[in-house]
Amino acid sequence: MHFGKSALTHPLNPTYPLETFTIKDIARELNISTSTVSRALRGSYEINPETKRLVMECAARLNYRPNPIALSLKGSASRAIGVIVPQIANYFFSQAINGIEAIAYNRGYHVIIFQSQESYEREVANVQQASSRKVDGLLISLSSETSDVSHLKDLQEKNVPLVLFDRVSPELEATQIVADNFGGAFSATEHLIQSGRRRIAHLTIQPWLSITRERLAGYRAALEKYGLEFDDTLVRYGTFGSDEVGPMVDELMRLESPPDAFFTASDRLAVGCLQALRQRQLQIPEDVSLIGFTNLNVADLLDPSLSTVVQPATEIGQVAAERLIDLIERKQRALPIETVKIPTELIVRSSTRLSGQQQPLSVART
Amino acid sequence: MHFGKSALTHPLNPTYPLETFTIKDIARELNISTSTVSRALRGSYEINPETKRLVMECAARLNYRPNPIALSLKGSASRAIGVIVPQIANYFFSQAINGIEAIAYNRGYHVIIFQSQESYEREVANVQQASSRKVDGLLISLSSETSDVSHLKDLQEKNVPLVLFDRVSPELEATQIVADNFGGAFSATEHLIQSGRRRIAHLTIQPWLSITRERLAGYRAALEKYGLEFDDTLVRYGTFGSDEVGPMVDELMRLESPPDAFFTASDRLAVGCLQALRQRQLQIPEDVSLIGFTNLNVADLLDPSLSTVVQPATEIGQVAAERLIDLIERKQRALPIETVKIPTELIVRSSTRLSGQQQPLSVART
DNA sequence: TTGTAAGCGTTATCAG
DNA sequence: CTGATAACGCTTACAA
Repeated sequence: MHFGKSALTHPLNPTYPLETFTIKDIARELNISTSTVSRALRGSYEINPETKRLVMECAARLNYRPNPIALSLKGSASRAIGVIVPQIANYFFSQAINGIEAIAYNRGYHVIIFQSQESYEREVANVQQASSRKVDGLLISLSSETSDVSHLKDLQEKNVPLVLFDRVSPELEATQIVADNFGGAFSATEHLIQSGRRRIAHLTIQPWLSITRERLAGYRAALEKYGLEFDDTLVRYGTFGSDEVGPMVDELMRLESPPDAFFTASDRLAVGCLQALRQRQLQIPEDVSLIGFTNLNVADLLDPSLSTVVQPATEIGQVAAERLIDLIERKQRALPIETVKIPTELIVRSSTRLSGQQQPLSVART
Repeated sequence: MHFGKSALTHPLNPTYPLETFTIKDIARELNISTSTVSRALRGSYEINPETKRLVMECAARLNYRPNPIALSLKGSASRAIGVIVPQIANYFFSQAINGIEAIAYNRGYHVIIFQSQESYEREVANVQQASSRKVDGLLISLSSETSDVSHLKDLQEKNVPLVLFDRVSPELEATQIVADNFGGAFSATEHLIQSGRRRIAHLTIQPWLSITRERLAGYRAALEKYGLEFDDTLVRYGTFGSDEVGPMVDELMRLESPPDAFFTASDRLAVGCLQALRQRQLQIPEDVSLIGFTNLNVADLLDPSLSTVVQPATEIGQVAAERLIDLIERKQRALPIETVKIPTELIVRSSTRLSGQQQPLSVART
């Protein structure tokens, strides 16, 4: 005689809520076939209401949970989305993931997270792994090393829905969600100019990133609007470690015609810059103005003399996740492929005006 | 006649690196059985070296990747570990995850991340989901609502290796990795006392969390060592929003005998406290001293007048992941169940001494 | 040394 | 309306 698992171990024992029951257990319990159970469970098709009731009742009693692994193997939805980011321990990305997870949870999806660690090679591996884990869709922010995006094109050929966010690529025909980097950089630069600054340095990250190009474009557009000449000695690119920002700022300040303002592309650059300027005994914003791109919650922690352009990290994650799940859930209809720009906010926390007159905290949304 | 997938689509076409080949494809290609391929691939068993070579070569050529879903279904290792944290968008946890992911990647594991959002209910759901996704092991930091840990005990009964970190529970017989919260709080408090402070307020989080209790104990131990009376009106618990810290500080400062120093349990509390004190026109550290528990990279961003006890977030994640994977990989041997304390660092960034004499930056490891 | 077949949990197809 | 059966990709007795 053969005993089923539940008979041998703990039949319906409520103290074992994590005991894994399968569709088979329900079938055996009710003396019906697994296919009937399956049909009853997914409410589909022609099924005797009474049978269905029995199955549902039994499933509830056993605390039955469909095995997502088996579902994925079967080829149907895994209800998991993959997220690939360069670094989790970067406030922008962790906030974005927070937004993604919130939306995913509400809509019944899991989030599997991968870090590319800014490595192209790891990113390719991540895409493969996500693919082989049968994610229903993928959200990605490109590593700084990535220029070739064929791994993502391949994914699209396999009909895996794809949405890019923040670090995007014009080479992909995919929905892309970004902050309004151009607008943010434009208003920051414009604000500095309107405060009387004329030599505005721009410290930024790797030049080939989409976000870098957009911010640079916004910076240039503002200069142009006010008839200021673009001087490329004032623009510095790089992956600055915390030790490298100081020397860079020093070098700029030793120029024949040194900057009277700094616009930086990250909170880390802003803080490095701030410290370097303070070491030179310069007052901010009296002697030199400073505005940095930052992430929402980090902005709270920063020095009150620092004005910032705040990136809507959580919102970018939310919008990206929403778009992705929309794509997943109605694959049939062609959804528009578009680049969505989420507005940034310029927060002026203390006067950056030369006049010296104290200005109240002001907020401008691009 | 039947054409295999690769024959129909793109036979060995190198422009399709994400084409999914299976063990069957290799078998068909080589006219051998799938079991032979399987054996060759996992190097096991008695197998003709030549066959093995052929299989390996073919697998490499097709860029074969075993389907992890099928592997998990089979019941063998999924090479994925689950991580449950209260909030990803919290610098401590995102750094810890960073450490976890680094170790996991090196040892060939994936990381599936869940957020409990500080909700007990969600935490229970997360554990179930992780379990049904067949993670090989689970890392968890408890939600602030969690007091009952039977969901984790259930998991242990299913022989899923479990390691807790940061927010742990004495009720579980499991490896637990924590910062040396007692030691950190002790040195911070001791430093304040040695600087001449006598009325040290302690702003902290929910009283039932392990980390809260340990820090409070360290605080009390330091008071006791120096013969100072413990005054519970100086200790405030809560989940302070950014608007609530100010009033709390104000309330304390209106006491008949107000505090002359603050020791806070988070960077957010520290910043809130700092701002509230400044609004009262108090100089730090001259009028009131302030030390906060912070996370490593956040510490860089903070105001230079703020001394901090730095939590080794990344290291906690790394150690936790290492322990978990050790547990997973040698299930047979009983590994010691222990609580590992990772040292914290007290960083004094500007003098907190009453003497007013400037003191160089100093670092003490607990 | 290799092949055959069963099975992991589920669903889809096809017969009753 | 319900029950067999095959299939998803892989491993593993067991048989040859």
